Amino acid sequence: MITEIAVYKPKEIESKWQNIWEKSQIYKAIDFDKRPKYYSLVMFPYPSGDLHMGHMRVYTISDVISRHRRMLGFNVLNPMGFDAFGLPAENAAIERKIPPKDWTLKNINHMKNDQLKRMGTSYDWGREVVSCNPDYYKWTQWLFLQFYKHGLAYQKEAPVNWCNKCQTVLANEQVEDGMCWRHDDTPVEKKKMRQWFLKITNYAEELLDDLDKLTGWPDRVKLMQKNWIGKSHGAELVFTVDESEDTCPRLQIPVYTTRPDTIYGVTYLVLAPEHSLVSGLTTKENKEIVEAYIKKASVLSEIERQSDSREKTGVPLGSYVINPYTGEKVPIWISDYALLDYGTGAVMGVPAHDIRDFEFAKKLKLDIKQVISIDGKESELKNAYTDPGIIVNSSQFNGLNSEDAKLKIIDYGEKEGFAKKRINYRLRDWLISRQRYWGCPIPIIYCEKCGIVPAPEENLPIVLPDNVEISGSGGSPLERAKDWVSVKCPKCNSDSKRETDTMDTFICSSFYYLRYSDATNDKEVFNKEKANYWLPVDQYVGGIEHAILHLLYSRFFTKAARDFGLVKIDEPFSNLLSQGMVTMFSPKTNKISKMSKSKGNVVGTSEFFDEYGADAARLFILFAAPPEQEVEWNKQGAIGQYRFLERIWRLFFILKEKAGLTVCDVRAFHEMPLHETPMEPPVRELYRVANYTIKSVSEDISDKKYIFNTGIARMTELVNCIYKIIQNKTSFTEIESKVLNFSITNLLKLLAPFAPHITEELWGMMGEKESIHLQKWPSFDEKALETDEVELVIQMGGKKIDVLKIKKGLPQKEIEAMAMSQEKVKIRMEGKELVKIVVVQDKIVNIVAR
RNA sequence: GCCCUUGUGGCGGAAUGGUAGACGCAACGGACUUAAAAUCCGUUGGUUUGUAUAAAGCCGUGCCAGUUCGAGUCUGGCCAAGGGCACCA
Repeated sequence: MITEIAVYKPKEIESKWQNIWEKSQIYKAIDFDKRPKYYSLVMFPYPSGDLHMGHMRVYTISDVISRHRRMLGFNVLNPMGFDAFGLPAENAAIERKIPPKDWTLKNINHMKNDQLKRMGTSYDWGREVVSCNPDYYKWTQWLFLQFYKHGLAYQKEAPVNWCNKCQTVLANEQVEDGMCWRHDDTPVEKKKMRQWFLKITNYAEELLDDLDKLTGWPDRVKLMQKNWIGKSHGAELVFTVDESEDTCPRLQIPVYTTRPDTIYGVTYLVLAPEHSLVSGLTTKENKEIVEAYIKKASVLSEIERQSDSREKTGVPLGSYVINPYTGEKVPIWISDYALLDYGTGAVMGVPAHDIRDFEFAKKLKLDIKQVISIDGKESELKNAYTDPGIIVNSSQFNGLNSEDAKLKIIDYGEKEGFAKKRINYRLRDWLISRQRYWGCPIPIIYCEKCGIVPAPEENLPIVLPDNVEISGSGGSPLERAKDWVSVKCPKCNSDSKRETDTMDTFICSSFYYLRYSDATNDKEVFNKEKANYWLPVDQYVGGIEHAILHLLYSRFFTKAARDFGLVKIDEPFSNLLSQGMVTMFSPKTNKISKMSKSKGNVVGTSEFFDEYGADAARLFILFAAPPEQEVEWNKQGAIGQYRFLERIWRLFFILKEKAGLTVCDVRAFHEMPLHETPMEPPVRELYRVANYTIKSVSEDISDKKYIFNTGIARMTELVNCIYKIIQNKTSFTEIESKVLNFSITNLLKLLAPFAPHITEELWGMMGEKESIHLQKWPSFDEKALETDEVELVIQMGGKKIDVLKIKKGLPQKEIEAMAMSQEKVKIRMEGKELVKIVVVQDKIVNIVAR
C-alpha cells in the first residue's frame, strides 16, 4: 500500500528546494576555474511587471541547457539581469504618478523573487545587472565616450523617424512597415532634427563577412541580417550639368547604379527632394512647382511615402545633365522615390530596364529607350525588361551580353574619368538619441565657446535627476530639469548645458553580456582577463524578434569594444537558439495568437505553479514542440506532464516499499555495465531501454540538436517500461533490483535539468546528501543496446508485406531464402518472375518481381 | 513584387532514403470502487471484406510529375499558410 508520504505536492517541495539552492549557492560561476567554462545566456528581460507562460519558455530552455552543461562538468556562467530603462516606466509614471525608478525597481523585485526563482531557474544572482542603476549606466556612458573618441559617435542634422506616441525619434531598425515598433497603429513621421548617431556602417563589411563564422546560428537569422545590411555592387557614374543653360552653374551629379549596363538607356535623372543641389538647379520658371513639391513630400509620413499602391510623382527642375557616355542631354527631375540617404541621393532614370523608372516615365510621359533585349532586336516594351540580355543601342557595347557589359562599361568610364566601381550598403548609421527621461543620459556638454565637449570620464556617472516632471509631450523631459542641465564647461569653465536626450535602450543591452563577466567592477567596464575567460557566450537563447535589432547592435558593440582594446573576441555569441512564440486562442483576434496582455490571452504562472508545479509547466513547454517552433499553451497537456511526474513519484515509492529498494545501497551499480550478467528477457529489455534512454536523451539535449520534446518522450517510455516490469509483482530478485535501481537513478539524473525540483527531492530521499544538480551526467553501456533478435520487414516492390522476427546478423542468402519461403510472398509471386532482391542487413528485404 | 520557412490522425507532434503516426492530449473500453474521482491495463489514420470476439485487403504525410528496389524524407512544377525585406536605384 502506498503510504501518506507518497503524495506529490509540488508547491511544497519546489519552494523548499528553491530556498536551499539559494542558500547553498550551487549555481555560482567561478572566474578562472580549472573546469572548462560554459557561458549560457538568455536575453535579459524588460521588467514590465508580470511574467506569464509566454515568457517562461525562453528561461526554461536556457535553464535546461545550463543545468545539463553543469552536470557535464562545465564551469557554467548563467547570469540574469534586467533591461530596466524604457518607455513603459514613463507611461506608468504619467498614468499612475509613480516615479519610473520606483515602478521599475518594484517590478524587478517581483519578477526576480516571485517569478523567475519560482520557475526553478539556476542563475548566479551575484552577477545581476540592472541597466537603470548608476553603477551600470556609468559604463554605458563610458562606452559612449569611447565611441566618441574613436570617431564612431557623431551628430548630424537629418530627417529622422519620429513616433508621435513615444514622443521620440527611432532608429531605422525600430520602424516596422512604416509604423513604430511599439505602436503598430502609429505611422512614423519624418522630422528634421540634429541627433546623435553611432557609425555602425563602418562595420558593415565585417558584420556581413563574419556571419559566415557564426556556424552555430540559425540560417534564417543570418539571412535576415544579411538582407538588412544589404550589400550591393555597382558603380558611381558622374553626370555633368548642361552648361548651355545660364541659370545653372557647371555642376557634377554622381549617381549610384547597380546597372551600369543600362547607361545608354538613361532618359532623365532624378534627385531626392531633400537633395542639396535641388534649389541651385531649379530654373525660375519651375521654382514654384518645385517648392510646392518639396513641401508636399516633407509632410508625407513614411507609410504614405512607401506605399506601393501610390503612383509615382515628381516635377522637373528645368535644368539638364549630359550623359557622359552618350553626350545626350536629359532632364533633371525630383521625386520622392529617390531616397536622400541611399547611394548619392540621385538616380539615373532607365525606364526600359527598371520597374520604378518605367512607372515614373509612363506617368510623367518621359522617353523610354531600350538598350537590352533578349535576342538583340528591339521590341515594344509593355513593362520594364529587367533580366540580362544582349546590349543594343549602346554604341561600341552593342552585341555584348549585359552581364559582361557591366564591367566593360565601368572600365571605359574609369579611363575617361567619370565612373568608378562602388559598393553600397542598405544599412544606415544607428540613431541613438531619444527625447525621453527614463534612459541613460548622453554624457555630452554644449559650451558656447568650445562647442561639443564630452563629459570627463572621472565625472561619470552623470546621474539621472529625480523629480522630473514627465508629461509625455513637449520635448525631452530633462530639458525641464534646469539645475541638472546647467553645468560648467569642463574645458573653459563657462556656463554650459548638458545634452538632454537620453540613449536608445538598445545601447544598454549591447554590452550587458560582457558586463556579466565582471558585474561588480567599479573601476572598469569589466576586467579584460575575466571577459576573455568567459566570452564568447557559448549558448544564447532569445526571441526571433531580435534577429536584427539587438543581435546586430551587440555584434557591432563587440567589434568596437575589440577595437578599443577591451576584449579579444570578434563575435559575442557562438551559438544562438531562437525560440518560437507561446500562443493561445485570443478572444480579441479570434484566432491563435502570441500570448500577450494586449491580446487578452495570458496565462499567469503562479496559479498553475500553485496547483501543478513549475516542474510540470517546464516539462510541458519543452515537450509540446521543438524549441524553434511555436507552442500553443494547453492546460490539459500541461496536466499530462504533471501526471508523468506523479507517475514517477508513485513509482519511486512503490519500489521503495514493495521491493525495499534504497538506491544508495546499490550505488555501485549506477553506471556499472551489467550486460554480461544473466537476466530474464523482460529485465534484460528494461536494462536495454534504460541505456537507450540515456543515449537518446543525451543526444537530443546536446548542442547539435536541442530537441527536448523527443528527449522527454524517451523518458516517458522508460517509465512506461518500468511499470510493465513491476506489474503484478510483489518482490524482486537481486538482479531485478539492480536493474530497477539503475533505471530509476539514471532517470532522475536525466530528468534533473528538465524538472529540477522533483528530481532533487527524490534524490534526497534516496539518502543522497549532495544535490542531484551537482552529479555527473550519466553514461551508458554500449553493449547493453545490442539485441539478439531484430524485426525483418519483408517488402515486395517497396510495399510492406510482412514482418518477421529473426536472429540478428543472418547471412544475406539465408534472409533471401527465408523471405521467399513466406506464404504471403509465395502467393504474390504466382505467375511472376523474380527480378531482384534487395537486402538491408537486419532491417529489410525487398523482393522485386515482374 | 523579391527572399526564406512550413504543410503528417480529432489535436500538439515523432520518423540517419528502409515497418508512417513514437510520446502526449482528447475520446472510448476494461480492472479497482457501493459509486464517482484518481490510479493501473488496453483500444484509437481512413476504408472494404469477414467467422464482425482471431483475421485479411486496399488507400493514406497539401497537389502533380520525376529519381530510386524503396520517397513524409531527394529533384522539378503548382497550391496554401507563416515570416523577413520592400521605391535601397
